[in-house]
Amino acid sequence: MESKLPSIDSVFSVDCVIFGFDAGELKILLIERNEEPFKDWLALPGYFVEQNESIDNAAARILYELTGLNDLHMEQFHTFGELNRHPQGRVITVAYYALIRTSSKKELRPISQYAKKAFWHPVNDLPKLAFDHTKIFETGFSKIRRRLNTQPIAFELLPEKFTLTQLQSLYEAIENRKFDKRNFRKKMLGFGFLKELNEKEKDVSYRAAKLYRFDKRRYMKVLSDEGGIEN
Amino acid sequence: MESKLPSIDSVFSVDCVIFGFDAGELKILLIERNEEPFKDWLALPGYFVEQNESIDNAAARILYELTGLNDLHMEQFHTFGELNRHPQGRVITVAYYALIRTSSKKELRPISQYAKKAFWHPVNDLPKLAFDHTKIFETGFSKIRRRLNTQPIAFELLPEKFTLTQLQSLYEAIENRKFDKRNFRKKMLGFGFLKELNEKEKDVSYRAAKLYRFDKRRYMKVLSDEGGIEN
DNA sequence: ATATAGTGTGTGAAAATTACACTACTAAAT
DNA sequence: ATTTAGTAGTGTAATTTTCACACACTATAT
Repeated sequence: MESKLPSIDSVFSVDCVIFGFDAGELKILLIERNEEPFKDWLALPGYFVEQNESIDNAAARILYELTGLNDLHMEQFHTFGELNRHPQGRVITVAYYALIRTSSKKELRPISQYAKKAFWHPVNDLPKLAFDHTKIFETGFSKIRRRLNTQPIAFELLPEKFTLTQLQSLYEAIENRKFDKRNFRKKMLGFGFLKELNEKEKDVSYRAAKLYRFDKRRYMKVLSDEGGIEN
Repeated sequence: MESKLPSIDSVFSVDCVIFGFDAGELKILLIERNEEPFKDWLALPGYFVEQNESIDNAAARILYELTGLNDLHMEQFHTFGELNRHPQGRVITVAYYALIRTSSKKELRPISQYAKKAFWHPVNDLPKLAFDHTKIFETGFSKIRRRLNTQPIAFELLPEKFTLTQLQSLYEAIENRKFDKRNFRKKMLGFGFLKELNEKEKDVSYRAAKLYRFDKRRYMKVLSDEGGIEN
Protein backbone atom coordinates (compact mmCIF):
# COMPACT_ATOMS: atom_id res chain seq x y z
CA MET A 1 0.00 0.00 0.00
CA GLU A 2 3.00 2.27 0.05
CA SER A 3 3.37 3.38 -3.49
CA LYS A 4 3.05 7.15 -3.60
CA LEU A 5 1.05 9.62 -5.51
CA PRO A 6 2.97 11.33 -8.27
CA SER A 7 4.15 14.79 -7.38
CA ILE A 8 2.82 17.28 -9.85
CA ASP A 9 2.86 21.01 -9.75
CA SER A 10 -0.74 21.83 -10.39
CA VAL A 11 -3.74 23.17 -8.58
CA PHE A 12 -7.50 23.14 -8.75
CA SER A 13 -9.76 26.04 -8.57
CA VAL A 14 -13.48 26.56 -8.54
CA ASP A 15 -15.46 29.12 -10.51
CA CYS A 16 -19.08 29.98 -9.93
CA VAL A 17 -21.74 31.13 -12.35
CA ILE A 18 -24.47 32.49 -10.12
CA PHE A 19 -27.74 33.36 -11.79
CA GLY A 20 -30.27 35.75 -10.43
CA PHE A 21 -33.51 37.15 -11.78
CA ASP A 22 -34.36 40.70 -11.10
CA ALA A 23 -36.54 43.29 -12.75
CA GLY A 24 -37.44 40.85 -15.50
CA GLU A 25 -33.81 40.36 -16.38
CA LEU A 26 -31.54 37.39 -15.96
CA LYS A 27 -28.28 38.34 -14.32
CA ILE A 28 -25.06 36.78 -13.13
CA LEU A 29 -22.76 37.65 -10.36
CA LEU A 30 -19.38 39.16 -11.20
CA ILE A 31 -16.51 40.39 -9.13
CA GLU A 32 -13.88 42.96 -9.84
CA ARG A 33 -10.54 41.33 -9.24
CA ASN A 34 -8.06 42.85 -6.84
CA GLU A 35 -5.17 40.54 -7.60
CA GLU A 36 -2.87 39.66 -10.43
CA PRO A 37 -3.26 38.25 -12.93
CA PHE A 38 -6.14 40.16 -14.48
CA LYS A 39 -6.16 42.70 -11.66
CA ASP A 40 -9.10 45.09 -12.07
CA TRP A 41 -10.77 42.84 -14.60
CA LEU A 42 -14.25 41.52 -14.17
CA ALA A 43 -14.45 37.81 -13.51
CA LEU A 44 -16.62 35.05 -12.21
CA PRO A 45 -16.23 34.49 -8.48
CA GLY A 46 -13.63 31.79 -8.15
CA TYR A 47 -10.52 30.77 -6.30
CA PHE A 48 -8.23 27.91 -5.38
CA VAL A 49 -9.35 24.75 -3.64
CA GLU A 50 -7.58 24.05 -0.37
CA GLN A 51 -5.79 20.84 0.32
CA ASN A 52 -8.24 19.60 2.89
CA GLU A 53 -11.64 20.48 1.56
CA SER A 54 -13.85 18.78 -0.98
CA ILE A 55 -14.50 20.73 -4.14
CA ASP A 56 -18.15 21.12 -3.20
CA ASN A 57 -17.11 22.73 0.06
CA ALA A 58 -14.57 24.85 -1.71
CA ALA A 59 -17.22 26.19 -4.04
CA ALA A 60 -19.41 27.25 -1.14
CA ARG A 61 -16.55 28.77 0.82
CA ILE A 62 -15.12 30.68 -2.11
CA LEU A 63 -18.42 32.11 -3.12
CA TYR A 64 -18.99 33.28 0.41
CA GLU A 65 -15.60 34.90 0.69
CA LEU A 66 -15.93 36.73 -2.56
CA THR A 67 -19.52 37.84 -2.32
CA GLY A 68 -20.86 37.30 1.17
CA LEU A 69 -23.47 34.88 -0.13
CA ASN A 70 -23.97 31.53 1.51
CA ASP A 71 -26.31 28.57 1.61
CA LEU A 72 -26.77 28.42 -2.12
CA HIS A 73 -27.40 25.12 -3.74
CA MET A 74 -24.57 24.92 -6.24
CA GLU A 75 -24.12 22.28 -8.80
CA GLN A 76 -21.07 21.35 -10.75
CA PHE A 77 -21.44 21.54 -14.50
CA HIS A 78 -18.07 21.22 -16.17
CA THR A 79 -14.36 21.03 -15.53
CA PHE A 80 -12.00 23.09 -17.63
CA GLY A 81 -8.55 21.64 -18.00
CA GLU A 82 -6.85 23.29 -20.95
CA LEU A 83 -3.17 23.80 -20.50
CA ASN A 84 -2.97 27.53 -20.87
CA ARG A 85 -6.14 28.77 -19.37
CA HIS A 86 -4.25 30.38 -16.49
CA PRO A 87 -1.19 32.51 -17.26
CA GLN A 88 0.70 31.42 -14.16
CA GLY A 89 0.65 27.71 -14.56
CA ARG A 90 -1.43 24.63 -14.61
CA VAL A 91 -4.83 25.28 -13.11
CA ILE A 92 -7.77 23.01 -13.60
CA THR A 93 -11.02 24.61 -12.63
CA VAL A 94 -14.30 23.02 -11.72
CA ALA A 95 -17.22 25.23 -12.64
CA TYR A 96 -20.42 25.41 -10.61
CA TYR A 97 -23.66 27.14 -11.16
CA ALA A 98 -26.27 28.25 -8.70
CA LEU A 99 -29.58 30.01 -8.92
CA ILE A 100 -30.64 32.51 -6.38
CA ARG A 101 -33.51 34.79 -5.52
CA THR A 102 -32.03 38.21 -5.82
CA SER A 103 -35.23 39.38 -4.22
CA SER A 104 -33.91 38.21 -0.89
CA LYS A 105 -31.79 41.31 -1.11
CA LYS A 106 -28.75 40.10 0.67
CA GLU A 107 -26.10 42.67 0.29
CA LEU A 108 -23.12 41.71 -1.80
CA ARG A 109 -20.04 42.33 0.24
CA PRO A 110 -16.75 40.55 -0.41
CA ILE A 111 -15.15 39.20 2.75
CA SER A 112 -11.74 38.54 1.30
CA GLN A 113 -9.41 40.99 -0.39
CA TYR A 114 -9.35 39.19 -3.68
CA ALA A 115 -12.43 40.92 -4.87
CA LYS A 116 -12.84 44.67 -4.80
CA LYS A 117 -16.54 44.34 -5.20
CA ALA A 118 -19.27 41.97 -6.30
CA PHE A 119 -22.33 42.92 -8.30
CA TRP A 120 -25.06 41.66 -10.58
CA HIS A 121 -24.74 42.04 -14.33
CA PRO A 122 -27.33 41.20 -17.00
CA VAL A 123 -26.40 38.13 -19.02
CA ASN A 124 -27.02 39.97 -22.21
CA ASP A 125 -24.26 42.38 -22.90
CA LEU A 126 -21.58 40.89 -20.67
CA PRO A 127 -18.17 42.56 -20.86
CA LYS A 128 -15.01 40.61 -21.57
CA LEU A 129 -14.11 38.53 -18.55
CA ALA A 130 -10.79 37.44 -17.10
CA PHE A 131 -9.20 34.10 -18.00
CA ASP A 132 -11.56 31.86 -19.96
CA HIS A 133 -14.50 32.97 -17.88
CA THR A 134 -16.54 34.05 -20.85
CA LYS A 135 -16.41 30.51 -22.13
CA ILE A 136 -17.21 29.14 -18.70
CA PHE A 137 -20.22 31.40 -18.47
CA GLU A 138 -21.46 30.36 -21.89
CA THR A 139 -21.11 26.70 -21.09
CA GLY A 140 -23.00 27.21 -17.87
CA PHE A 141 -25.73 29.25 -19.44
CA SER A 142 -26.36 26.69 -22.10
CA LYS A 143 -26.54 23.98 -19.44
CA ILE A 144 -29.15 25.71 -17.40
CA ARG A 145 -31.09 26.53 -20.53
CA ARG A 146 -31.26 22.85 -21.25
CA ARG A 147 -32.06 21.98 -17.66
CA LEU A 148 -34.88 24.45 -17.42
CA ASN A 149 -37.43 21.88 -18.49
CA THR A 150 -35.94 19.01 -16.59
CA GLN A 151 -35.10 20.32 -13.20
CA PRO A 152 -36.80 22.66 -10.80
CA ILE A 153 -34.37 25.43 -11.49
CA ALA A 154 -36.84 28.11 -12.42
CA PHE A 155 -38.26 28.16 -8.95
CA GLU A 156 -34.96 28.76 -7.30
CA LEU A 157 -34.74 32.03 -9.11
CA LEU A 158 -38.12 33.31 -8.03
CA PRO A 159 -39.29 34.44 -4.64
CA GLU A 160 -41.10 31.80 -2.68
CA LYS A 161 -44.42 33.26 -3.62
CA PHE A 162 -44.65 34.36 -7.19
CA THR A 163 -47.17 35.17 -9.89
CA LEU A 164 -47.59 33.27 -13.10
CA THR A 165 -46.53 36.33 -15.00
CA GLN A 166 -43.24 36.37 -13.15
CA LEU A 167 -42.73 32.72 -13.91
CA GLN A 168 -43.45 33.30 -17.54
CA SER A 169 -41.10 36.21 -17.86
CA LEU A 170 -38.36 34.14 -16.28
CA TYR A 171 -38.85 31.41 -18.85
CA GLU A 172 -38.82 34.04 -21.52
CA ALA A 173 -35.59 35.48 -20.20
CA ILE A 174 -33.86 32.12 -20.12
CA GLU A 175 -35.09 30.90 -23.46
CA ASN A 176 -35.04 34.30 -25.01
CA ARG A 177 -38.42 34.12 -26.69
CA LYS A 178 -42.04 34.91 -25.96
CA PHE A 179 -44.77 32.53 -24.96
CA ASP A 180 -48.50 32.74 -25.31
CA LYS A 181 -49.94 33.61 -21.94
CA ARG A 182 -52.89 31.24 -21.98
CA ASN A 183 -50.92 28.28 -23.17
CA PHE A 184 -48.17 28.95 -20.71
CA ARG A 185 -50.55 29.09 -17.81
CA LYS A 186 -52.42 26.05 -18.97
CA LYS A 187 -49.27 24.05 -19.28
CA MET A 188 -47.73 25.12 -16.01
CA LEU A 189 -50.88 24.61 -14.02
CA GLY A 190 -51.43 21.32 -15.79
CA PHE A 191 -48.22 19.95 -14.35
CA GLY A 192 -49.80 20.19 -10.96
CA PHE A 193 -46.78 21.33 -9.03
CA LEU A 194 -47.91 24.90 -8.58
CA LYS A 195 -49.89 25.47 -5.46
CA GLU A 196 -52.33 28.31 -5.65
CA LEU A 197 -52.30 30.47 -2.55
CA ASN A 198 -55.08 32.57 -1.12
CA GLU A 199 -52.97 35.64 -1.42
CA LYS A 200 -52.47 38.35 -3.93
CA GLU A 201 -49.72 40.70 -4.83
CA LYS A 202 -49.59 43.84 -2.76
CA ASP A 203 -48.51 47.35 -3.45
CA VAL A 204 -49.06 47.18 -7.13
CA SER A 205 -50.86 49.89 -9.01
CA TYR A 206 -52.82 47.52 -11.18
CA ARG A 207 -54.95 44.50 -10.70
CA ALA A 208 -53.20 42.28 -8.16
CA ALA A 209 -52.27 38.81 -9.38
CA LYS A 210 -52.65 35.56 -7.49
CA LEU A 211 -49.60 34.19 -5.82
CA TYR A 212 -48.38 30.65 -6.25
CA ARG A 213 -45.92 28.47 -4.50
CA PHE A 214 -43.82 25.67 -5.94
CA ASP A 215 -44.68 22.19 -4.68
CA LYS A 216 -41.45 20.26 -4.75
CA ARG A 217 -42.97 16.93 -3.86
CA ARG A 218 -45.16 16.93 -6.92
CA TYR A 219 -42.42 18.20 -9.11
CA MET A 220 -40.37 15.11 -8.48
CA LYS A 221 -43.25 12.98 -9.63
CA VAL A 222 -43.59 14.85 -12.88
CA LEU A 223 -39.89 14.41 -13.47
CA SER A 224 -39.83 10.70 -12.95
CA ASP A 225 -42.57 10.23 -15.53
CA GLU A 226 -40.40 11.87 -18.17
CA GLY A 227 -40.59 10.54 -21.65
CA GLY A 228 -38.55 8.12 -23.65
CA ILE A 229 -39.61 7.14 -27.12
CA GLU A 230 -43.07 5.69 -26.72
CA ASN A 231 -44.97 2.67 -25.68
CA MET B 1 2.05 39.49 -12.78
CA GLU B 2 4.44 37.69 -10.49
CA SER B 3 2.27 36.45 -7.72
CA LYS B 4 2.51 32.68 -7.61
CA LEU B 5 0.15 29.81 -7.63
CA PRO B 6 -0.36 28.22 -4.26
CA SER B 7 1.58 25.05 -3.77
CA ILE B 8 -0.73 22.24 -2.90
CA ASP B 9 -0.07 18.59 -2.69
CA SER B 10 -2.76 17.17 -4.85
CA VAL B 11 -3.23 15.53 -8.19
CA PHE B 12 -5.84 15.01 -10.85
CA SER B 13 -6.75 11.82 -12.46
CA VAL B 14 -9.11 10.76 -15.17
CA ASP B 15 -11.47 7.81 -15.13
CA CYS B 16 -13.31 6.47 -18.14
CA VAL B 17 -16.65 4.78 -18.41
CA ILE B 18 -16.61 3.20 -21.83
CA PHE B 19 -19.85 1.74 -23.07
CA GLY B 20 -20.12 -0.89 -25.71
CA PHE B 21 -23.02 -2.80 -27.16
CA ASP B 22 -22.56 -6.40 -28.03
CA ALA B 23 -24.84 -9.35 -28.39
CA GLY B 24 -27.81 -7.27 -27.37
CA GLU B 25 -26.18 -6.34 -24.11
CA LEU B 26 -24.81 -3.07 -22.88
CA LYS B 27 -21.32 -3.44 -21.47
CA ILE B 28 -18.57 -1.34 -20.00
CA LEU B 29 -14.87 -1.66 -20.09
CA LEU B 30 -13.06 -2.72 -16.94
CA ILE B 31 -9.46 -3.37 -16.14
CA GLU B 32 -7.86 -5.57 -13.57
CA ARG B 33 -5.45 -3.44 -11.61
CA ASN B 34 -1.83 -4.40 -11.29
CA GLU B 35 -0.82 -1.76 -8.79
CA GLU B 36 -1.53 -0.75 -5.24
CA PRO B 37 -3.86 0.42 -3.94
CA PHE B 38 -6.60 -2.01 -4.90
CA LYS B 39 -4.17 -4.32 -6.66
CA ASP B 40 -6.05 -7.13 -8.40
CA TRP B 41 -9.35 -5.34 -8.08
CA LEU B 42 -11.53 -4.50 -11.01
CA ALA B 43 -11.71 -0.83 -11.85
CA LEU B 44 -12.60 1.68 -14.49
CA PRO B 45 -9.68 2.53 -16.73
CA GLY B 46 -8.12 5.62 -15.20
CA TYR B 47 -4.86 7.20 -14.23
CA PHE B 48 -3.12 10.43 -13.34
CA VAL B 49 -3.05 13.49 -15.54
CA GLU B 50 0.43 14.67 -16.48
CA GLN B 51 1.63 18.16 -15.86
CA ASN B 52 1.72 19.18 -19.48
CA GLU B 53 -1.36 17.71 -21.01
CA SER B 54 -4.94 18.88 -21.04
CA ILE B 55 -7.41 16.67 -19.26
CA ASP B 56 -9.06 15.80 -22.55
CA ASN B 57 -5.76 14.58 -23.88
CA ALA B 58 -5.04 12.74 -20.69
CA ALA B 59 -8.30 10.87 -20.98
CA ALA B 60 -7.45 9.72 -24.48
CA ARG B 61 -3.90 8.77 -23.59
CA ILE B 62 -4.82 6.89 -20.44
CA LEU B 63 -7.53 4.93 -22.11
CA TYR B 64 -5.12 3.94 -24.83
CA GLU B 65 -2.45 2.87 -22.41
CA LEU B 66 -4.78 0.78 -20.36
CA THR B 67 -6.80 -0.83 -23.08
CA GLY B 68 -5.19 -0.25 -26.45
CA LEU B 69 -8.25 1.66 -27.64
CA ASN B 70 -7.88 5.01 -29.32
CA ASP B 71 -9.78 7.58 -31.31
CA LEU B 72 -12.86 7.43 -29.15
CA HIS B 73 -14.96 10.48 -28.75
CA MET B 74 -14.95 10.91 -25.01
CA GLU B 75 -16.95 13.39 -23.10
CA GLN B 76 -16.52 14.62 -19.60
CA PHE B 77 -19.50 14.12 -17.35
CA HIS B 78 -18.56 14.83 -13.75
CA THR B 79 -15.66 15.61 -11.48
CA PHE B 80 -15.35 13.79 -8.19
CA GLY B 81 -13.59 15.72 -5.50
CA GLU B 82 -14.38 14.15 -2.17
CA LEU B 83 -11.54 14.22 0.27
CA ASN B 84 -11.13 10.54 0.93
CA ARG B 85 -11.93 8.94 -2.33
CA HIS B 86 -8.32 7.82 -2.77
CA PRO B 87 -6.54 6.11 0.13
CA GLN B 88 -3.17 7.68 -0.63
CA GLY B 89 -4.05 11.30 -0.62
CA ARG B 90 -5.94 14.04 -2.33
CA VAL B 91 -6.97 13.00 -5.80
CA ILE B 92 -9.61 14.76 -7.79
CA THR B 93 -10.80 12.77 -10.73
CA VAL B 94 -12.53 13.91 -13.87
CA ALA B 95 -14.80 11.24 -15.25
CA TYR B 96 -15.37 10.74 -18.97
CA TYR B 97 -17.65 8.51 -20.88
CA ALA B 98 -17.41 7.21 -24.39
CA LEU B 99 -19.49 4.98 -26.54
CA ILE B 100 -17.89 2.54 -28.87
CA ARG B 101 -18.74 -0.05 -31.44
CA THR B 102 -17.51 -3.25 -29.95
CA SER B 103 -18.29 -4.79 -33.29
CA SER B 104 -15.11 -3.26 -34.68
CA LYS B 105 -13.42 -5.99 -32.77
CA LYS B 106 -10.28 -4.22 -31.77
CA GLU B 107 -8.46 -6.39 -29.38
CA LEU B 108 -8.19 -5.15 -25.84
CA ARG B 109 -4.56 -5.17 -24.92
CA PRO B 110 -3.16 -2.97 -22.16
CA ILE B 111 0.02 -1.17 -23.19
CA SER B 112 1.10 -0.13 -19.75
CA GLN B 113 1.75 -2.32 -16.74
CA TYR B 114 -0.89 -0.76 -14.58
CA ALA B 115 -3.55 -3.01 -15.95
CA LYS B 116 -3.22 -6.75 -16.07
CA LYS B 117 -6.00 -7.00 -18.56
CA ALA B 118 -8.95 -5.14 -19.96
CA PHE B 119 -12.30 -6.66 -20.83
CA TRP B 120 -15.97 -5.97 -21.39
CA HIS B 121 -18.47 -6.56 -18.64
CA PRO B 122 -22.27 -6.28 -18.82
CA VAL B 123 -23.60 -3.26 -16.96
CA ASN B 124 -26.10 -5.38 -15.17
CA ASP B 125 -24.44 -7.39 -12.52
CA LEU B 126 -21.23 -5.39 -12.11
CA PRO B 127 -18.89 -6.56 -9.37
CA LYS B 128 -17.60 -4.25 -6.68
CA LEU B 129 -15.08 -1.86 -8.16
CA ALA B 130 -12.00 -0.18 -6.74
CA PHE B 131 -12.13 3.29 -5.18
CA ASP B 132 -15.46 5.02 -5.73
CA HIS B 133 -15.69 3.63 -9.23
CA THR B 134 -19.06 2.06 -8.69
CA LYS B 135 -20.45 5.47 -7.94
CA ILE B 136 -18.67 6.96 -10.93
CA PHE B 137 -20.14 4.32 -13.16
CA GLU B 138 -23.63 4.90 -11.83
CA THR B 139 -23.38 8.62 -12.32
CA GLY B 140 -22.17 8.11 -15.86
CA PHE B 141 -24.81 5.56 -16.71
CA SER B 142 -27.58 7.78 -15.55
CA LYS B 143 -26.16 10.65 -17.59
CA ILE B 144 -26.06 8.73 -20.81
CA ARG B 145 -29.52 7.41 -20.16
CA ARG B 146 -30.72 10.97 -20.02
CA ARG B 147 -28.66 12.03 -23.00
CA LEU B 148 -29.94 9.22 -25.13
CA ASN B 149 -32.84 11.30 -26.37
CA THR B 150 -30.90 14.51 -26.68
CA GLN B 151 -27.66 13.64 -28.31
CA PRO B 152 -26.60 11.29 -31.08
CA ILE B 153 -25.06 8.86 -28.69
CA ALA B 154 -26.91 5.75 -29.70
CA PHE B 155 -25.26 5.67 -33.07
CA GLU B 156 -21.80 5.63 -31.68
CA LEU B 157 -22.54 2.28 -30.17
CA LEU B 158 -23.68 0.67 -33.37
CA PRO B 159 -21.71 -0.34 -36.41
CA GLU B 160 -21.77 2.22 -39.17
CA LYS B 161 -24.42 0.32 -41.01
CA PHE B 162 -27.09 -1.08 -38.81
CA THR B 163 -30.64 -2.37 -38.92
CA LEU B 164 -33.57 -0.79 -37.20
CA THR B 165 -33.89 -3.84 -35.04
CA GLN B 166 -30.36 -3.35 -33.76
CA LEU B 167 -31.11 0.27 -33.02
CA GLN B 168 -34.22 -0.68 -31.17
CA SER B 169 -32.57 -3.30 -29.05
CA LEU B 170 -29.91 -0.80 -28.11
CA TYR B 171 -32.52 1.64 -26.91
CA GLU B 172 -34.16 -1.15 -25.04
CA ALA B 173 -30.89 -2.09 -23.37
CA ILE B 174 -30.18 1.45 -22.27
CA GLU B 175 -33.65 2.25 -21.06
CA ASN B 176 -34.31 -1.22 -19.84
CA ARG B 177 -37.77 -1.60 -21.33
CA LYS B 178 -39.43 -2.75 -24.50
CA PHE B 179 -40.77 -0.64 -27.33
CA ASP B 180 -43.41 -1.34 -29.90
CA LYS B 181 -41.65 -2.15 -33.12
CA ARG B 182 -43.94 -0.25 -35.42
CA ASN B 183 -43.95 2.89 -33.39
CA PHE B 184 -40.24 2.76 -32.85
CA ARG B 185 -39.55 2.54 -36.54
CA LYS B 186 -42.03 5.23 -37.37
CA LYS B 187 -40.57 7.58 -34.85
CA MET B 188 -36.96 7.00 -35.74
CA LEU B 189 -37.57 7.27 -39.45
CA GLY B 190 -39.70 10.32 -38.82
CA PHE B 191 -36.77 12.19 -37.37
CA GLY B 192 -35.21 12.05 -40.77
CA PHE B 193 -31.66 11.45 -39.72
CA LEU B 194 -31.55 7.82 -40.74
CA LYS B 195 -30.38 7.25 -44.25
CA GLU B 196 -31.70 4.14 -45.86
CA LEU B 197 -29.07 2.23 -47.79
CA ASN B 198 -29.50 -0.06 -50.76
CA GLU B 199 -27.97 -2.86 -48.84
CA LYS B 200 -29.18 -5.66 -46.72
CA GLU B 201 -27.77 -7.75 -43.97
CA LYS B 202 -25.72 -10.69 -45.05
CA ASP B 203 -25.13 -14.10 -43.61
CA VAL B 204 -28.28 -14.21 -41.65
CA SER B 205 -30.56 -17.20 -41.59
CA TYR B 206 -33.72 -15.21 -41.79
CA ARG B 207 -35.09 -12.47 -43.93
CA ALA B 208 -32.32 -9.94 -44.35
CA ALA B 209 -33.11 -6.51 -42.98
CA LYS B 210 -32.33 -3.20 -44.62
CA LEU B 211 -29.26 -1.39 -43.46
CA TYR B 212 -29.29 2.24 -42.41
CA ARG B 213 -26.67 4.83 -41.78
CA PHE B 214 -26.81 7.74 -39.38
CA ASP B 215 -26.94 11.16 -41.03
CA LYS B 216 -25.18 13.50 -38.66
CA ARG B 217 -25.99 16.67 -40.55
CA ARG B 218 -29.71 16.15 -40.15
CA TYR B 219 -29.37 15.11 -36.58
CA MET B 220 -28.01 18.47 -35.63
CA LYS B 221 -31.07 20.11 -37.08
CA VAL B 222 -33.41 17.95 -35.07
CA LEU B 223 -31.49 18.84 -31.95
CA SER B 224 -31.58 22.57 -32.44
CA ASP B 225 -35.35 22.48 -32.82
CA GLU B 226 -35.64 20.93 -29.39
CA GLY B 227 -38.61 21.80 -27.35
CA GLY B 228 -39.27 24.44 -24.82
CA ILE B 229 -42.76 25.04 -23.57
CA GLU B 230 -44.83 25.90 -26.59
CA ASN B 231 -45.72 28.58 -29.00
C1' DA C 1 -43.72 -28.22 -48.06
C1' DT C 2 -43.64 -26.39 -44.03
C1' DA C 3 -42.03 -24.49 -39.75
C1' DT C 4 -39.49 -20.71 -37.98
C1' DA C 5 -37.84 -16.17 -37.24
C1' DG C 6 -37.41 -11.71 -38.27
C1' DT C 7 -38.83 -7.68 -41.51
C1' DG C 8 -42.12 -4.38 -42.90
C1' DT C 9 -46.39 -1.75 -43.34
C1' DG C 10 -51.51 1.30 -42.05
C1' DT C 11 -55.27 3.03 -39.41
C1' DG C 12 -58.14 4.96 -35.94
C1' DA C 13 -58.53 6.83 -31.09
C1' DA C 14 -56.70 9.70 -27.70
C1' DA C 15 -53.79 13.18 -26.09
C1' DA C 16 -51.05 17.19 -26.52
C1' DT C 17 -50.01 21.35 -28.77
C1' DT C 18 -50.98 25.45 -30.90
C1' DA C 19 -53.36 29.72 -32.41
C1' DC C 20 -56.16 33.17 -31.19
C1' DA C 21 -59.20 37.93 -28.47
C1' DC C 22 -61.77 39.47 -25.17
C1' DT C 23 -63.49 40.70 -20.24
C1' DA C 24 -62.28 41.63 -15.22
C1' DC C 25 -60.00 44.01 -11.82
C1' DT C 26 -57.34 47.77 -9.45
C1' DA C 27 -55.29 52.19 -8.68
C1' DA C 28 -54.46 56.64 -10.14
C1' DA C 29 -55.77 60.72 -12.52
C1' DT C 30 -59.42 63.78 -13.73
C1' DA D 1 -68.01 59.62 -9.88
C1' DT D 2 -65.94 58.72 -14.08
C1' DT D 3 -62.31 57.74 -16.97
C1' DT D 4 -57.91 55.83 -18.07
C1' DA D 5 -54.04 52.87 -18.01
C1' DG D 6 -52.20 48.72 -17.02
C1' DT D 7 -52.17 44.00 -16.06
C1' DA D 8 -54.80 39.52 -14.67
C1' DG D 9 -57.40 36.00 -16.16
C1' DT D 10 -60.07 32.88 -19.18
C1' DG D 11 -62.08 28.95 -23.51
C1' DT D 12 -62.45 26.69 -27.79
C1' DA D 13 -61.49 24.75 -32.17
C1' DA D 14 -57.93 23.06 -35.49
C1' DT D 15 -53.86 20.58 -35.89
C1' DT D 16 -50.33 17.56 -34.75
C1' DT D 17 -48.34 13.91 -32.23
C1' DT D 18 -48.55 9.78 -29.84
C1' DC D 19 -49.93 5.36 -29.12
C1' DA D 20 -52.06 0.76 -29.40
C1' DC D 21 -52.87 -2.72 -32.30
C1' DA D 22 -52.57 -7.34 -36.43
C1' DC D 23 -51.21 -9.26 -40.29
C1' DA D 24 -48.53 -10.30 -44.64
C1' DC D 25 -43.85 -10.82 -46.60
C1' DT D 26 -39.19 -12.96 -47.13
C1' DA D 27 -35.56 -16.06 -46.36
C1' DT D 28 -33.59 -20.11 -44.43
C1' DA D 29 -33.41 -24.81 -42.35
C1' DT D 30 -35.20 -29.22 -42.16
